[in-house]
Formats: sequence, structure tokens, C-alpha cells
Amino acid sequence: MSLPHALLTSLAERPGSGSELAGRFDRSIGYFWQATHQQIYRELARLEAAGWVEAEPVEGARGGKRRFRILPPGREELRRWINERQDPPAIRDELMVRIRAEAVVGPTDLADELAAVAERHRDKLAAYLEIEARDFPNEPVSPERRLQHLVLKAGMAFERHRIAFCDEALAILKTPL
Amino acid sequence: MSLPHALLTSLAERPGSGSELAGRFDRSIGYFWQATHQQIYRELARLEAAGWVEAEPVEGARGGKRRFRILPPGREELRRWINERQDPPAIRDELMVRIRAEAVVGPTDLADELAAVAERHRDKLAAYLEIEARDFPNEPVSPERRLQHLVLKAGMAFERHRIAFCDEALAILKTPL
DNA sequence: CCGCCCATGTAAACGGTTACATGATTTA
DNA sequence: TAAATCATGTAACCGTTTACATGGGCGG
Repeated sequence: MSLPHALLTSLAERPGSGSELAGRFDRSIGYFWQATHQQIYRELARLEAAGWVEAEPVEGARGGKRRFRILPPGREELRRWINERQDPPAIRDELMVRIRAEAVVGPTDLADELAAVAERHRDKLAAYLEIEARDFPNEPVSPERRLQHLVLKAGMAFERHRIAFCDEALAILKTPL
Repeated sequence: MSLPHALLTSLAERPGSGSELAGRFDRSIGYFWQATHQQIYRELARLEAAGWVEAEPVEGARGGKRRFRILPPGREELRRWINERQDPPAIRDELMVRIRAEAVVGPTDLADELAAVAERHRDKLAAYLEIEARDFPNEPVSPERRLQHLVLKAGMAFERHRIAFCDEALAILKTPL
């Protein structure tokens, strides 16, 4: 359960309103942790009640827009959480289930679907490469920037891995009996 | 939502009772899709109500043990599901959030935790390698076996990827300022 | 001024997790 | 025959997802 800490991280990077945070969860942070605006507003209310963030109304904005900022206790909680012991996540991969199902009740038209999946992974990889070219034209020096670059490269590695997997599975499926 | 189809797949591979299926979800299938016995019994009841599986009491076993087997409509449903259009899964990776948090409120003792995470991934990789040596001493020929091997290799690739990521992050964290 | 969109929020449903419960069968 | 364990099941909780609701500016 990382949503509160993903929000604290995002607010530590830069203060923002609920809707602005929802936008960040469609980009940057959202590449590794997703959240809808409903989750975000609910969680912001909890963070505020806990005294980890505070909000002030934004003048001249429509609606009751409020800008949240992280407070020292929020920073402290974030640092505590970073060092908390966590088990590596279990893999939960529907594609593997499907391959295994194909192996037992196939053949089916899974190849078409695999090709489509690979294509979407290629698109996502291309998007990451654009981000990298824009944000990291040179290998950064500071640990902060190097860590940010590393996280981005992990996203790219994931997409490459899925593409290679789909291609290999396709090769097997297309092998004549 | 793949649980019903993971169960159908497992039953297509071999009939079994609820508790036997729970065992498989701690091994084989469970490396890619987890389920507790509570989920399994609930879902088996649904599959039975849908007419996709049937059960017969197991003589001489304790409790009301019942052996489930997949029925033709269940096979048909599984084949339909395999070809269903699915979006690639979104990544939801707590470790990435932590790295990003470290970059903004660090430095912390994240390095210790990263080393521990890498160690657990090494253990899991070793377990996969043992399975591979036992189940795939030679590269198989049939598409079924090749697909099963591919799925196992995907699991190993995932562990290797995480290990490399942790090691690289550790190198950055340990760089003197 | 009417429709659209922004910003915030509520409500219901669903899947997954954890804790607890029950009976029956081995085992000590 | 008491304790441990197997096989099945119920109940409560939690986070996520989807659908709906409200009010306030902005643009045609």
C-alpha cells in the first residue's frame, strides 16, 4: 500500500492541488504507481488529518482549488517508510496464464493478440525513449538525477523484456507442427 | 481478472480438489498468479454454477473432498478468453516509488534494504534454476513444452532484471558525494 | 446565457487479504 | 482419546475501480 507515500513523494518534489496530482499520476509517478482522482482526494484528506500535509486555497482558481504542501512530519514519515522492510512483489501476470492455457487447450488465435500486445509495448518504449532524450540528454552526475534516470531505464527494460517475450512466444506458435 | 481462467487452465492440465488447487497456486501456476484457498473455493463454486466444471466426491478421503474436472463449456470459455483483447498491464512498483522518494528526501538507509531485496531475488532465481534443471534438462521440441519453458524463462528474466536494478541503484547510493 | 470543462467529492461494486470456524481423519 | 492436521467454508476489512453528483468559471 504505497499510495500515501507516493503522494508524499510527489508533494515533496513540488506542492500541488488534487487535480494537479491526478495529472502527475497520468505521467511521471504514474508510470510506476497509478491512482484515480477519487483515491487521491480521499488520501489527501487522510494525509491532512494526520498532519503530514497542509493546504491553502488557491486565489483566482475555479472551484475550491487548494494547493497542498508536505510538512516536516510528512517528510519524516516518508523517510521512515523508505527504510521499512518490504517483501519483493509477487508476479501477477495474466499473459503467462494465457500462454499456459494456450499450451493446454490450444491452438487458438493467441498469436494475433501477442502481436498486438508487442506493438503496444513498442509504443510505450518509444514514449520512454522520447522522455529520456528530452530529460537526460547527458548522463547526469548528481545522485538524485542518476536515480531518476535509473527508474526511467527500469521502465524501458521492462518494455524491452515484454517485447522480446512476445516475439519469442510468436516464434514458437508459428512453428509448423 | 484472471482467477477463474487460471483455475480452468489448471483443471484442464489435471483434475483436482480445492486443496490440491491451492497447492498448485503455491507452486507452478502460483509463480504467475496467486490465490488463497478462500478465493479458490469461492471461485470453484461459481465455475460449477456456470457449468464450466463438475465435481465428484473422492472416496476414502477425509472431509467432503471433491475432485473437480473441466467440462467442454469450460474449455470453450477458456479458448474464448485466450483470444480476448487485453491491455498490457500497468506497472505498479513500490520499489520505484521508494527510489524516487529517496532521491527527494534522502539520503536514508535505503541501501541496506536494497541489498536485502536483491538477496531475496537471488534466492528466487536459484529456485527457478533448480526447476529448470529438473524439468527441462534438454531444450524441448513440442510447442507445449517450449511454451512452458518460455514462461519459466520469463520468470528468471524478471528476477535477473530486479537483481541488476538493485545492484545499479546500490552503486549510485554508495557513490561518495 | 447555455454548454462545456475543471475541481472536488460521494456511492456502490469488486477482487484480494486476513482472521475465524467447522467437521472429519490420521497420529501420538 | 487427545492433539494435530486436512479439507472446506464464512465473515469482515481494505484498496481499487467505475459510475454518478455538484458547483463554479470559461467560451461560444
